[in-house]
Amino acid sequence: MSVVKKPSLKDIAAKVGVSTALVSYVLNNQKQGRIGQEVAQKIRDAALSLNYRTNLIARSLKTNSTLTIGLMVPDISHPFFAGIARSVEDEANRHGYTVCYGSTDGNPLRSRHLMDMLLNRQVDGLIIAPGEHAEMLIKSLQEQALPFVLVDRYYPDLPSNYVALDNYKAAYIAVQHLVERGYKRIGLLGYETPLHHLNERKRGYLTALKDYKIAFTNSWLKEKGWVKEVSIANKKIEIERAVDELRLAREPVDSILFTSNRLAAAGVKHIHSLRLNVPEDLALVCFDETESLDLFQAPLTYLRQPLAEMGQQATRVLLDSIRKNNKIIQVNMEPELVIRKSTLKK
Amino acid sequence: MSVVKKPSLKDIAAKVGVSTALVSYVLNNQKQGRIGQEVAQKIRDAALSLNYRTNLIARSLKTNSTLTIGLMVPDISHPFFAGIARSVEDEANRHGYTVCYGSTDGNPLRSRHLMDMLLNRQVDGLIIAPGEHAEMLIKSLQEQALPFVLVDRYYPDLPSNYVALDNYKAAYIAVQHLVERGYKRIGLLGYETPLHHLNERKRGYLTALKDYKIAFTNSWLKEKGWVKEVSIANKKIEIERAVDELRLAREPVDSILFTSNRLAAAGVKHIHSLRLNVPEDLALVCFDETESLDLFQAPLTYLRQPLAEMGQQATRVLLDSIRKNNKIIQVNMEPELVIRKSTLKK
DNA sequence: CTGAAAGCGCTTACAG
DNA sequence: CTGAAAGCGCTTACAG
Repeated sequence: MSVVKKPSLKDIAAKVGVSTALVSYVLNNQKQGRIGQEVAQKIRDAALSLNYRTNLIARSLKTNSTLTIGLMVPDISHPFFAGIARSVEDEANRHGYTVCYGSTDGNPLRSRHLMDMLLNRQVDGLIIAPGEHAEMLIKSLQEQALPFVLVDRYYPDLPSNYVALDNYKAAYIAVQHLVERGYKRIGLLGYETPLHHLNERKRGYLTALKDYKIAFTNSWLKEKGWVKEVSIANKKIEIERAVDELRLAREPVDSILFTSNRLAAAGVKHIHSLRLNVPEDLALVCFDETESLDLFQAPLTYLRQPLAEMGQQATRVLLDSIRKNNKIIQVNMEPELVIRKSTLKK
Repeated sequence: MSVVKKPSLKDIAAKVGVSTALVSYVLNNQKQGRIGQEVAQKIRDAALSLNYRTNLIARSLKTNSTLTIGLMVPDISHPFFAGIARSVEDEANRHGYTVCYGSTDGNPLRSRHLMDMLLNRQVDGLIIAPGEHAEMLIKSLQEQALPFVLVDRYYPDLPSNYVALDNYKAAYIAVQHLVERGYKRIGLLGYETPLHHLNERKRGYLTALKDYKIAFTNSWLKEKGWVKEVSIANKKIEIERAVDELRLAREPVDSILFTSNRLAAAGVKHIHSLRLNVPEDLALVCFDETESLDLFQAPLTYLRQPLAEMGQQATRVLLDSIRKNNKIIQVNMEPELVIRKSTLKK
């Protein structure tokens, strides 16, 4: 198979007998009307017959824009980020952009490498779901004045574009809902972490308890044993133990808010094996839909994150930013409480 | 914020007082030892202090290689393809490649657009999970001599690189396993489709039945009502009806092989609501792990597809092909039967 | 209406 | 050991 050189503007120009400039204008529909009909047609025909394909690399070098955006997530194979990836792709395509992705595992070194790679490739902007300790990376982006938007997570001390769930509100309305349904001893199973978006969930929980006159201080709760926090890299056994402790506290909880679906998945399986009745013995609410619990006797009430909208919004904010919209845009998405059997009225 | 022009080789050269050629050699570690130590160091220092970043777009234009590969899948948000995406990424990174993805929804037009985009961007190669009617696309790639590898699916009439599960074997060992466990009336719930990889599953099923002297012909099976096929874009109700028909056939089946986890998910939920006992009333096997069935009374025996290995292999085959390894490589992955409660001995 | 020419930021054969 | 120069394939101000 002889590999023929790819046809270029020059080849078309030669074939038709015009300059490459003219070919470029015609193929890009520029200077419409100011170019002879016949030549234009000839050029188009030649392009077609040569099977011409614009070399976007060459164009990028000249125009200083690649129409490419980079997507950095902890793990593209995680359903949450895979969902984001899809909606980012769709919105990007709609505007002629392509997206390159990379997974960081929340690891600062991997993140740095990935970002370097993407910037060397001259992406026009970045959509990032940052892990812990990514502040330095974000700062360096700001110094380079490279357009970017954070998604799902952000750093409150680093003003930047972001699109994230209003996690505070989400947890707040979850507690509110439990209270309205008659639950009074509401436990929290969450993470011990510096990640702001997760701590917002705790803050929402605490504030709601306070507003509803259930509890007033963190330490008061600790004493009661209603707040359990495991490490992000937890083992299943830790979660099970936490559930047990919530149940066996001085004043046992009558309901639990899980701050992630991973926690809920492990927790519910444990509750299932203990043959507890949900919601009679224990009401449950969690963040995100949890497919693995589809067949649980009492489908879980959960806080839905509008994945598709988040990806779309993030992409729009980024494209705006690329087009030199200099204001910082911060979008706090509304959570939606999907009420199911696990929080039936007491 | 004044946007400063990005530093180029020229800027470094000017600062140090040498030619851009020399800067290029030093930064790329070429001509090692033939370059003065002091100049080399000066150049590196200058690059650092200017915060230099190689413009890969310019390099690509010159070297005619972008170190980028394109990944085309039906839907990046589907767990199967998200998993592939992750392992492709990891293997690609290991070799200095970046990956751009796109979802086709199995739609020929979208596929064509996506491929055009990726080729215009001069990707060095393509990893494709093709949908129905993608033969034309594949052919055009071959004509252009663009390196590519199919993953998960392939066209038997179009010899090309591919990495896929040995679907024939997978279905075969599933039936074998059921027979060994004492099941004799084995039903199939599959798809009505031209997709070769899905039909291979049916072929494996049929051949196994024949080898084990259970059935000899397709029409014989049809008569018995042991083979049910629904359309790919099926409704839940179709699947439920198919399950009912298998159960109420002239000779009711004592076991079912689902050829996908989507079918299994809907089927099992139906079986669950019918309060049938698994495996006593009905043994079940399906393709792929099905998270949503985690809490089902009898966890399903399933055929595991080695996702990570498939993505990795596909990437290796592609990189080989990019490096002008001209032979066609076809990898048929071994399925693994994960035995769980749903096929306990009769 | 059309063309000659510069230039984007690199790499690399060639010359010295 | 180092540099001058061509060229990758485009776009686009400028001139006519």
